[in-house]
Amino acid sequence: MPELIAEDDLAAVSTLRASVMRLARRLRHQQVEHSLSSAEIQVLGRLERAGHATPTELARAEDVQPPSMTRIIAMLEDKGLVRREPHPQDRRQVVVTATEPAAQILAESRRMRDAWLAGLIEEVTEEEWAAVRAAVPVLERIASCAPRARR
Amino acid sequence: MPELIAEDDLAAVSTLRASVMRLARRLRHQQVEHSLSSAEIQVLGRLERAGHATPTELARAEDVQPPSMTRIIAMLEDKGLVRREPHPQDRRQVVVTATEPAAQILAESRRMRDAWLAGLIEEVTEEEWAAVRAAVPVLERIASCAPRARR
DNA sequence: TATTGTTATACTCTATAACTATA
DNA sequence: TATAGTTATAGAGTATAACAATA
Repeated sequence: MPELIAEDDLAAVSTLRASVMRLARRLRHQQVEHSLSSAEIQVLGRLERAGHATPTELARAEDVQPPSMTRIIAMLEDKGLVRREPHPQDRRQVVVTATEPAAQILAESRRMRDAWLAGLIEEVTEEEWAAVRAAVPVLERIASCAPRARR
Repeated sequence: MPELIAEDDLAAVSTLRASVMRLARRLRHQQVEHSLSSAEIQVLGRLERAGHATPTELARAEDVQPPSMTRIIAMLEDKGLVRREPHPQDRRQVVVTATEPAAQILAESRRMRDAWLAGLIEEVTEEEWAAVRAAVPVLERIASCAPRARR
């Protein structure tokens, strides 16, 4: 990106922000998986990808405060979806791991929300969908990159 | 979009969903400034575009229940950002209008979150940004289109 | 003394149910 | 009888502050 952002780049950023906010709100509503909150599913997904993590790592990764993560983990543990184990070296820390039922629930939850989003996407043309597809990997990078990182 | 969705279309949908959710969460955090909630800013923005609207119209447009919209409007009225006036024909209805200070606050709020998002986007290449730009109008349509509408 | 995690507490946002007033 | 809006109340989710255990 250029250092100086053009006028209609700004407009695109603004529209992107508004659309992302709105889509996310509707996706959150779509999460008919009654027993699991959005944050719980995010954490479960992260644990599935990473294998295991400590509460502090999870809190940083999910942009929530440690006490909030404690609560999320407690909920997941109550539902039998994660295990909390002592860290082998550092006894202050806790290692959180997803259990096998978690994988099934995660897959089902993703399937439902993907289906909802796919339903929306059916309304666009082939070319429009091609444009979105091309942008998806970039959006993924933007969504997961650190905001403080300056060149 | 084709009726039958291919395997990697599904993967793209899934990644899109996850990225949108994550970006939105981080954008929400970015808006700590004005003591205006995400929903309040959304409503204000909609009023600015539409000129005026009734609480029920706003509730439907923002996917919240009427009592929630009552509260959002009350907050905005307390802050002097909207006016509530009786509907000229139907005395059951209320017409909500944004005041002049709202425009300034709205512009400032957008500027801050746009700047944050633009900061993230500075990290991508020209080609990547071009891909996102091409997708923005489509995402906007997807975000605002009715999910029930079947062809 | 710093760090990891937790508990206690309060706040924000939203929803459901019940009510008022118009139509 | 139906609709627009509100009030009352409850629930989910998160944050800050204070604390315990360990490094």
